[in-house]
Amino acid sequence: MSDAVRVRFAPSPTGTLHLGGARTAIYNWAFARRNNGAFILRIDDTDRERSTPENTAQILRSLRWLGLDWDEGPEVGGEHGPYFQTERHGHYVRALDAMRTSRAAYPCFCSAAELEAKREAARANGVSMGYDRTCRTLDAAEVASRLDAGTPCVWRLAVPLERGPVVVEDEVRGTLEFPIEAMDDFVLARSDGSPTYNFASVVDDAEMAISHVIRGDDHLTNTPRQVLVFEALGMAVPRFAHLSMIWGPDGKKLSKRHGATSVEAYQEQGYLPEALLNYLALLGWSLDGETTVVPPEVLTANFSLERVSKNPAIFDPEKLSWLNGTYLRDLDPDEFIARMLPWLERSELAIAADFTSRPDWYRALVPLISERVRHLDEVADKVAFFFTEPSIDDAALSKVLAKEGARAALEGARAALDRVVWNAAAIEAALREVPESIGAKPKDVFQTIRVAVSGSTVSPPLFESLELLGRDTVLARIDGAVALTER
RNA sequence: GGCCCGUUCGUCUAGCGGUUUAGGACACCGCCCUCUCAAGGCGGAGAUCACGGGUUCGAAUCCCGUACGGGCUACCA
Repeated sequence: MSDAVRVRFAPSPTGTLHLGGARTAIYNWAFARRNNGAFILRIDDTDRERSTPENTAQILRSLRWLGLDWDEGPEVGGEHGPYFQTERHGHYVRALDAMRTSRAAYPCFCSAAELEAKREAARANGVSMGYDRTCRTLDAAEVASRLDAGTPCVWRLAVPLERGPVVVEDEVRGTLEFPIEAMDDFVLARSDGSPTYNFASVVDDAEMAISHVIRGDDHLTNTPRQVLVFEALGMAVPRFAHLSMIWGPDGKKLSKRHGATSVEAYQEQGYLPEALLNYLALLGWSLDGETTVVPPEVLTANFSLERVSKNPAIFDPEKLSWLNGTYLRDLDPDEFIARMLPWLERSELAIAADFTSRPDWYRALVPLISERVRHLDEVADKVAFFFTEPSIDDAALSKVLAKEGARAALEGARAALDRVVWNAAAIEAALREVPESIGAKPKDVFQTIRVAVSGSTVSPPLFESLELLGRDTVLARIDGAVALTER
């Protein structure tokens, strides 16, 4: 089937997976799933200096964490491997040979210094800065002798000047037209024989039968160059779709200054993968303009390049947080617990989570906490007082416990709670009678109890919290707080 | 410099020539709910659709120009 959809995500392991790359991966993946196609992962590690196995491993981890799966690539194999460019050298050599014999590629003996000088001169004269094609017109004998002598050279594409403009029907930008005169005889293979990005990428996309190249906007002007290589190789030209960039909140390139840029960092801050996936998917694509919560399965069922936006988007951490909160709230209790427990154990408080010994207690805790957090890393702090004796913060002390009726409120509460049936409803009923008996406002009484028990003026709902804490703990904490009140 | 791309509320976007007094979401403000904080409900403010010309009975939507922003112009990807 030549019309089978085959797309690829081809990161360079020169760094971690960042937000922009993740979105590109997500779009490719969603497009493949939507069209019953194949999603291929290829590691473009031709830059040996900056590529590392650690980065590769981290990229794979982040992709998996996001919930993406690939049909071909590292860890899963496939018919078109290998999927690391550094392992595909032979393919590039053969492709270059073919282009040498067809004279689509020619050797260039200009030194780096010479090229730099030419660029300088061009810049100074205000002329186009592309390579001046000196070596393209060397006579055959000259070329042969230099090659035989082993003179270092790179191989350049002989741009077919007579071809006419390169027209690309981009799936998101529409018709793009590039004048052939503006096209440079760019380098295909370096003097050490290694392929450049624009060459390796084309050879691989061709051999891996990629049907749609969906990638970042920064590659837009590489497209006509690559089209020329596909044609020189006699291979079918894939469809292209270029995604606009993601910018930081200040409208500048997304960088560390704007906070986390790597997917891993969001994982560490307690974001849910489905929320990040959802947010990123909506940064440049929309289901209908109305829907903001788009779970993975809805994405893969509906994604289309037609609805991808042409303009760059600014990353908004606020909206991501909000979305994360909605996903957190939608989790069913057991799922919430599963995601929450690691965060309790690894928190500063090193809370000893004992889920297996009291699962129902945890299930009751979930609703108290899930609608009050936006990230999992906030959970430990919020639930700490259920697990350890809280220290009462200064503000709560002065604003609540030091107040006049505090002692009476606590003593009233203690008496009311002493013999009540221990469930939230009964606790509430009992405590609601305290204010009147001591001539205080309900709010003040409840707030005093809250501080005594949780150590803070802000906590999950009081009566439910008391129930979960247990009578002994609650009474002990109230007694402890009484000692702190003014006599 | 050359080539290419983009421009709708602060932000993400809907809109694909008339149904638009430009819709939704985040953020913001107010009210309700309420034991705090949230969550939720209701309401509000917020966009002369970058600007200027056309085309058309009619333009955010089509065309041209300008401005601003961005990308590429490497033996990086």
